[in-house]
Amino acid sequence: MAKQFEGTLEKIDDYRWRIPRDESYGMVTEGIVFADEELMKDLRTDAALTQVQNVACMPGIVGPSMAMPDCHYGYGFPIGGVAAFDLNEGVISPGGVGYDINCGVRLLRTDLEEQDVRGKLQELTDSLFREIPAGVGEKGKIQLDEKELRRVLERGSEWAVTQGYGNENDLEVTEDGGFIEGADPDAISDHARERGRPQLGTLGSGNHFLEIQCVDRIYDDEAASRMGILDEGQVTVMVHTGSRGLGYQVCDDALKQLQRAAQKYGIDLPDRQLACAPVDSPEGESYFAGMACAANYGWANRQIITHWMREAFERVLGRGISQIGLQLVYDVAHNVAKFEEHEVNGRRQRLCVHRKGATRCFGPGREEVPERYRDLGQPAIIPGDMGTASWLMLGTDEAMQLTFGSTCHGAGRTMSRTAAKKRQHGREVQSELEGRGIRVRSAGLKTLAEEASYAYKDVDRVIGVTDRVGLSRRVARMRPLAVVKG
DNA sequence: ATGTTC
Repeated sequence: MAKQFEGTLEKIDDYRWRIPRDESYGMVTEGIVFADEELMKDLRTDAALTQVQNVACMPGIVGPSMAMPDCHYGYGFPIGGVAAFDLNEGVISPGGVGYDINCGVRLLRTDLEEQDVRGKLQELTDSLFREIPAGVGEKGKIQLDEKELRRVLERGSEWAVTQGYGNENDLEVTEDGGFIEGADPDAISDHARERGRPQLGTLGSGNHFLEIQCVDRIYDDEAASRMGILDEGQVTVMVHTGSRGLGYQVCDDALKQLQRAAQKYGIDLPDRQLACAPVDSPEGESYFAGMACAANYGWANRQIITHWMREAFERVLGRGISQIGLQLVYDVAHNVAKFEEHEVNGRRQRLCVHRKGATRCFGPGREEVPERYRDLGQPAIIPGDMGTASWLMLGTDEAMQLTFGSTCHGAGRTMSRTAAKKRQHGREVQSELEGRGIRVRSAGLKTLAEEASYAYKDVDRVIGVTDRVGLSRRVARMRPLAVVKG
């Protein structure tokens, strides 16, 4: 477990801080933290800075160990961490991805205005809550046999669309087309697959949610309209969930395996939680193949949930989907490791980029960005905490230079779940939200207390830092009308 | 995040 930060922290400018390379600590590179003074106040007493420093000790890291402005303490790596590794000398690490592999967000736009749904909000929320199972350990409506599950793990969203859950457009505007190549169902344990079989199409718990929102403010009319965001008051829908018990199990299994592998390869690290193996080792390759399975499961999960959301809207509003227009704007992961090409010291290099609580936001022109958006840059969807705003952003050239094309992933916790629960009961949190006109349905009051707004940093401030540093630029801000929680 | 301390 990482301790309170005792290293040196230098202020570079209003939004950037450096942890200089300290060879006596074992650092092989520097750490860079993106934050303003206010966000740094919380971070100074957070062991997350030690974790930034620890990641800077990992073999084969290319560029700095980085922390986004929503950074906070996590398992081994900080949440909000970005680290890239050389494919020959570098490592791959489950702690750099997190337990919820391919936790991610998707944004859908509609042809509805706030007044079209105001009177139906309770009914819509109830319907979503009924149709999409939510809560820890919750099982879904789909029972997959082993063979079908393997197809899910190999093809992600593409499998879901083939089964009738969604359409071609959904795949076009999902990061990586909804699945990563290289997934091998035999690379994960029987137990992981068993956990995955009954859970496809479930929301889960924690910070996962479904939200009915409306556009609060548009910052770039042209970019917004290209993404189907046409005016303020327009209704949008957001899905935030991941790979459920399967991803958790893949991570847990891999941590044990890679702890042994780290010893075997003589990798000496300041924290056991940084368990890793060389990218090109059998253990490293096996983790990637398993992680890719969980990533694909996460995409299929969000895709199936999207299908049921469309059905719920149709039923409650009594109109066909063509009159509702629930089209996917984009879907992006914020917990994943990927092989990508970047410019390093003036030449192209393939790297293994770990993003944990960080969102890929490639700049304009990259082939990974869907053709439709390629000249704009990669959309990044940043959910706020419960009851506050969420953001639609775009990737930038600056992000390519500074963060291997990465930005923040949300508000970021500032209070532990335990501390949050002590402050208020879930009932109070719920009644405050309802008092502000936000409908709430939750599988558990405990989760509501853990996820209360006061337990998070200010998402608008976090977004402000990314915008001013140039890690991503503002397109639109959405505010919640109704939320469904696990 | 997680059938939440296998």
